[in-house]
Amino acid sequence: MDKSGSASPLYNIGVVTRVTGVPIATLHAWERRYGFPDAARSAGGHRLYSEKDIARLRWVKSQVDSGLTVSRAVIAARALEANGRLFLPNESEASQKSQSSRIAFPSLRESLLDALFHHNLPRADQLMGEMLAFYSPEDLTLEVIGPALNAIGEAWEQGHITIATEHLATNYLRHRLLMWMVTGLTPRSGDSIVLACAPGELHEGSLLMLGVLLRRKGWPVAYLGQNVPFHDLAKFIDDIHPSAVVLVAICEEPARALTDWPHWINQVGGHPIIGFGGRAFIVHPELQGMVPGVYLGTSISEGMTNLVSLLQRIEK
Amino acid sequence: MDKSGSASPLYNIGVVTRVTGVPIATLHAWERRYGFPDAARSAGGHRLYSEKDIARLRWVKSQVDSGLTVSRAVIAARALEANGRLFLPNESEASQKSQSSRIAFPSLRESLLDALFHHNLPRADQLMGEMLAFYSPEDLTLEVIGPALNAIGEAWEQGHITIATEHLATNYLRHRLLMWMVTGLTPRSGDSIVLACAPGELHEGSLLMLGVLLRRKGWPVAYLGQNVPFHDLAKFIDDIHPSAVVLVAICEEPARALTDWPHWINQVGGHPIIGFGGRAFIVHPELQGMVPGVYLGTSISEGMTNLVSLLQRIEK
DNA sequence: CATAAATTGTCAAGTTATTGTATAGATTTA
DNA sequence: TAAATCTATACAATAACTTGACAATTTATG
Repeated sequence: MDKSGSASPLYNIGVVTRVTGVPIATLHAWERRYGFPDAARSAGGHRLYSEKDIARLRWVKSQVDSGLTVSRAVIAARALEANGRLFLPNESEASQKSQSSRIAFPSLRESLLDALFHHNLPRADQLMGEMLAFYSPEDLTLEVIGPALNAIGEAWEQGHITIATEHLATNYLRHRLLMWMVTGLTPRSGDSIVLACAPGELHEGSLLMLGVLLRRKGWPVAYLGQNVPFHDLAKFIDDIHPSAVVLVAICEEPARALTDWPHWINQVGGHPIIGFGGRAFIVHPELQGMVPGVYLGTSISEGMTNLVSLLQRIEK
Repeated sequence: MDKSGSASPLYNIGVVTRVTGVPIATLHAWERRYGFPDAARSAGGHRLYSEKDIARLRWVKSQVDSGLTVSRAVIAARALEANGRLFLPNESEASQKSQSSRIAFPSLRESLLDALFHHNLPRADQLMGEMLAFYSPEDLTLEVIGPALNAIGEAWEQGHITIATEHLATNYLRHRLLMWMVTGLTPRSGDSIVLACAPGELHEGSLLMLGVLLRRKGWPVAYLGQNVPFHDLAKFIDDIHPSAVVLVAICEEPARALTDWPHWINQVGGHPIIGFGGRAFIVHPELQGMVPGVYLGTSISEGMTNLVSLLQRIEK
């Protein structure tokens, strides 16, 4: 595979247009006008982009798509980078095979899990870098991190890994998710969406993923995390008047506890949308009918679209 | 200094209309008539608004929407600002003063806590952005986030805030910490440092801060988080051969459990440094002598320097 | 109460800034 | 050799700027 031994990860401009959606002529112009992303050159003068360059481009393009000027987006990217506040993949040794085709999600997921289960964090970093060069955080959240978190849980339940390994892997993935949740400014002002686990529920992985997706779409999110008692939740809702509240239960007990929410929350002002979901309602579908409010569906992306369409209907 | 904070003029007028809902012509008129918000200009004369300008605009617009005239709202904003009651001074104003007149840590901490306790996340974001413009993540971790996490815990114990508010604030700060742990430079290669809470210990705040500090100094960290049983920890250590293991206990029970670690870990290979610390050993100093291994001290920065000097002695 | 004055949002015209894209001919890569 | 990429220049399409005007509304005044 690796013919010359010194394979630094460099992609030609054709790959980069396909992957980022930025036309070749525009890439030329950006480099001419802003010196961005200042790709390396081959012996014959052709541009060679690294994964870091691709990640930079993705970030700048996302800013431009949301209205920023190219020149300012480039300046912002440089400032954030100098500050260490913009996540960029490390330079890694990608083989030239990636030039022709994107790597498929399932194989990426497998490689990542393999690295984490063998406690090989540098390898995991490298894989994350490669993935970020080709896919958006949204895609990675849904297609790689979500399934990987599930697989980790299963591997532990079946005794394939110890709890220490489970902790390491779960924390690793959670850290990446959180990073994506925190970056960027909230473009929308207005009431937030409250995200909380059911009382007694300690699994917050899927709630976190929903948080990432909502944040990235520009919704203001108030993230409460695991095990939120109704009494306090009610007070909180009364305080900040959210547009929606999402309650998640993975285990059966917390899901049953959810049936009781109107007793606490119904009388608060503002009357937000109350939605719920989580694995408990897939394993025990009869619970769906027992909990008042809107059932958000069986997957995170489904929940996301349902929630967003409800919110948009209200806005009008 | 660094221009990436909220004071850096970054946003073109198109973004600002979309985000604030104030039409372009109105923005022009406000600047012409009231000199507000006096945005910076690009080389070509286009207006460039900072995040603070956007915040100013949002505030004024909210006042106008609730009946005030524009001119009065602008005057009010300026008055509040001069009092330091609405916005912090922006970078250009601040840098005109001497370096010594940076905003003091305690006041920043108070403002941040105030914003979080009032569920004002945009305000918290703004504060964090401004702090990052002046201080490094290391300083903020030790001087702002650490004390803030303690204060949050205390406020809850004394019934000043509900558990929902505690969750919101804790998660908010944890997310920032986690972000800093992931970003930044590549860790140097070599054996990692394992960070774990004692068995049964659920408070991971201080462990996380230690992780941030180590990681940002370039040490490779394997973060295991809360409640790690010795049995699994031993297997894990045997697997990855860390250079050091740090065990943290906040509560008394987990701290007592720590006395037992040699029974599990002594026979594993590599013989890493085993260090321990946490609030339990400050409240009950007699426990320090009962736990084998190196006591890392009474503060996070102390623990950090102790650990690093131990590791550097070994490296030679 | 009626009228004058001030305040405020919006529009139009003409100009400039910023950015995307097309073309042409030379060179590199596979 | 054919396809891909390079540089350089030109041009078109938005986006934004300034200035001046004007109508709707609010506020002050006789």
